[in-house]
Amino acid sequence: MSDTKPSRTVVRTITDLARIAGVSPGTVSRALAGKSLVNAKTREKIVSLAREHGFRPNQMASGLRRQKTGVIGVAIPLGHDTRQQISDTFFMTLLGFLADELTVHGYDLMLRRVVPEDDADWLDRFIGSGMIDGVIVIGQSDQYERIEDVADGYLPMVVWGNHTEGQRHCVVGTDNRLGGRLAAERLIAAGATRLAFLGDTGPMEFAARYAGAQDVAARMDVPLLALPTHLSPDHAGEEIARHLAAHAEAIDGIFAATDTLASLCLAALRERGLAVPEDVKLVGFDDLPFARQTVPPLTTIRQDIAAGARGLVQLLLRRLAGDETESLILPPQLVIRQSA
Amino acid sequence: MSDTKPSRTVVRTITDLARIAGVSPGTVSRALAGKSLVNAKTREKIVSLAREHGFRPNQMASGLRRQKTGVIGVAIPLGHDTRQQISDTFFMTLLGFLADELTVHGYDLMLRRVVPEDDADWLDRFIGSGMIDGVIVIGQSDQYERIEDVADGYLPMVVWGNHTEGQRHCVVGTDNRLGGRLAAERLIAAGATRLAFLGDTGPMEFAARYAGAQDVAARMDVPLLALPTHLSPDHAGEEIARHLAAHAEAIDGIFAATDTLASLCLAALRERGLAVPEDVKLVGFDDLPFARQTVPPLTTIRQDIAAGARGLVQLLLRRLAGDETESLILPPQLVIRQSA
DNA sequence: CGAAATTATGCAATCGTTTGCAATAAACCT
DNA sequence: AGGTTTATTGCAAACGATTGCATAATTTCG
Repeated sequence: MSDTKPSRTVVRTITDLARIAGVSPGTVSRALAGKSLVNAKTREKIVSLAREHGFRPNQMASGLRRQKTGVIGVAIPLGHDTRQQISDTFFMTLLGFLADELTVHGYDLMLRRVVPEDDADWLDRFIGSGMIDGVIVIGQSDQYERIEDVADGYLPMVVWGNHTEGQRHCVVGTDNRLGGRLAAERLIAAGATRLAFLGDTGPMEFAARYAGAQDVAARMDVPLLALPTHLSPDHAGEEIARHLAAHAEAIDGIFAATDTLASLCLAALRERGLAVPEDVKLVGFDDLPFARQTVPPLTTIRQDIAAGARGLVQLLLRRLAGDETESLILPPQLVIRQSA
Repeated sequence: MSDTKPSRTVVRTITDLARIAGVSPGTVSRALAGKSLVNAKTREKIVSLAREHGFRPNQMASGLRRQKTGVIGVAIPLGHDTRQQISDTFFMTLLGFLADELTVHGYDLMLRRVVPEDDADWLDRFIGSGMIDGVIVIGQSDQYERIEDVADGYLPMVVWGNHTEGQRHCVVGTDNRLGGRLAAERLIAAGATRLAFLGDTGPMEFAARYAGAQDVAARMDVPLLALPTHLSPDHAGEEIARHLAAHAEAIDGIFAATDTLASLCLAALRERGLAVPEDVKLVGFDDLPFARQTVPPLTTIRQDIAAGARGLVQLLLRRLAGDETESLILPPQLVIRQSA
C-alpha cells in the first residue's frame, strides 16, 4: 500500500476521508483540489490525512462530474499493406516524445492502434467513447477523407501528417515536398544523373516527397524512375532487390522514402556489388538514430520529431481551449553524411 | 458526425435515446449491452436507433458504475541515467505488440512514462487513479523494491523484466542469465579467448546477462572484463571508444548488453581499424530488426518480443480474474550471423 | 454592541450508466 | 377460469466526486 500503514480503516472514497477528518465530503473535495475556499488549517489536516492513508480521488467519478477526463487519445491508423506494426520506428519515437510532452501538461495518454479496414468507425468511436478530451492522430494513412469529415464537427483534434491546400483538419508535419526537393537536389549535386524514388506513393506524405523530387527532376531535366515499394520490412527487402535487378544500370541516384527503406536498399546494393556513394548515391528520409550508423552513414532528410511532438500538443491544447488553430508545417533539413 | 445525419435531436445520453425510442433508460442500457432480458424486437429498434444517431454510451459513467474501466495501464519507468527516451527501440516494439494484444482482448491502453526519482509514488498513483483495471510495468529499472511492495497488495500487475529467486511480483521475461551464457559460449566457440561485457550492470536484466557470461567464463577459465557503459546513445558512443582505446588489445570477444550498444560498438571498432569478426568477435542481445542490416550482420541473442507481449497480457487477464499466476520465463535464442 | 461584510462549511443535486427489485403483461396449466 | 410461471419493462438507488446555494461562524466597522 503505502509507506506508513497505521490505518485499519480503509479509506477509498472522499466520503471515508471526510468521516475521519470530521468534515463534509464537499470540504474534502475542495481541500484536495487546492481551492481557496477552505481554511488553511482544515486543508492541511485533510491533505496530510489523505497522504497518510494513500488516498487518491477516483478519476472516473471526477471525470464524469467535471465532464473532462485529463486523457488525450492517440490513434495510430495502420493502413493498407501496413497490416503489422510497421509504421514502427518513426511513429514510435514520435509517440515517446508525445507521452513526455503530454505528461508535462498534466494529461495522460491513451493509445489505440486501429485497422481502418476492419473498423470504418474507428475515429468516431474513439472520440465518442467519452474517455478522452481530445485526440491526436499519428499519420493520415489512407484515412484522409474520414479525418476531414470528423474535423468539421470536432475541434480538439490534431493530426500528424501532410498538409494539403484547402484541408480542413489541423495537421502538424514536415514539409514533405520540400524534403523531396532537397533530396533530389542533393543527389544531383553529388553527381547523380539518373534518379529513382523508392517507396509507396499511396500515402500522402510519400506522394509529396515523390512530387518534390519530381519538381527538381523536371527542372533539371533529369529522369526520375518510380520504384513502388511496400514498407513492410518483410517484403521490402525482396522488392528492392527485384527493382535493382531490373533497373540497376539505369540509375545512379536513389531517394528512399524513409531511412528504413534506405537501409534495406544499402544492403541490397552491397549484395549486388554496387558501391555507395561511388556507383550509386543514396538519400533517405527521417534521420532516425540508426542513420548515422549505417555503412556508409546515411545522407538523409531530417524531420525534427521532438518539435513535431511539441507542436502537436501545443496546438491541441489551444484547440481544447476553443481556439481554431492553423496547421504547423516544419522545415525539413538536409543532413549530409556519406551516402550521397 | 456520422454517415447519415437526419437527426436534429441530439442524442448524447442513454436517456435521450430512451426518450426517442419510447422506452426507459434501463431498457436501452440492457439492449445495448446485449443482455438477454430484452425483447428481440425492442433491442433491434434501440440498436438501430443508436447507430443512426451515432450514439455511444459514455465510458466514464459506465466505468464508474461497473467499477471497471476497460483500460490497462502501461508504465515505463525511466531509471537512472536513462533520463531521456532511451529505453527506446526494444520497449517501443514491445509496446506496439502490447497495444495489439490488449486490443484483441477488448482493453484500451493507457501509457505513462515515469521518472521514479522525481516521483517516488508513481506506481501507487497510477494504480490508485481509478482509471485502470490493471497495470503492466515495462522494465524493472531500479524500482525492484517498490514493485515488490506493491505486489503484495495489488493482484492485477505484471512486469516485464528479470525473474529472481523468491520474488513476489509476477514477471514475464527472457532468461537473461541463460542468454548471457549463450552469448559467451558463442564468442568462445568462434575463437575468442579474452572476453569483455559492454553495458551497465545496474539494471537487473543486464546484471543477469553479465552473470551468465561470467558463469561461462569461469567454467572455461577465460578472462571476462566488465566495461561499464551507459545506454544513452549520446554518451555510449564516446564511452565505448574510450573503453576500446584502453583495452582493445586485451580483448578479442565482446558481448554487448543490447543490439543498440553492439551497433555503436561496431562503429567504434571500425574506426579503430579492427575487423569484425576477424580481430574481434561481437555478440549483441535482443535481435532488433536492424541487427540483420548492420555490417557485418549481428550475431545476437534473440528475445521473442511478440511472445513476451502475449504472455504479459495473458497473465494479466488471469490475474484480473483473481488467479495468482506464476511468472513466465521465455527462452532466449542464439542467432548466428556474421559478427561472431 | 449590533449590523453588515466576509469566510468556512454543509447540503443536496448532478454527471451518465448499470442493475436489483417490483410491477405488469403475456403465456401456460390443470 | 383462475392460479402459476415466464418474459419484459420501469423505477430508483447506486457508483464517487464536484459545485451552486444556503447556512453558520467569524471578522469588520460605524
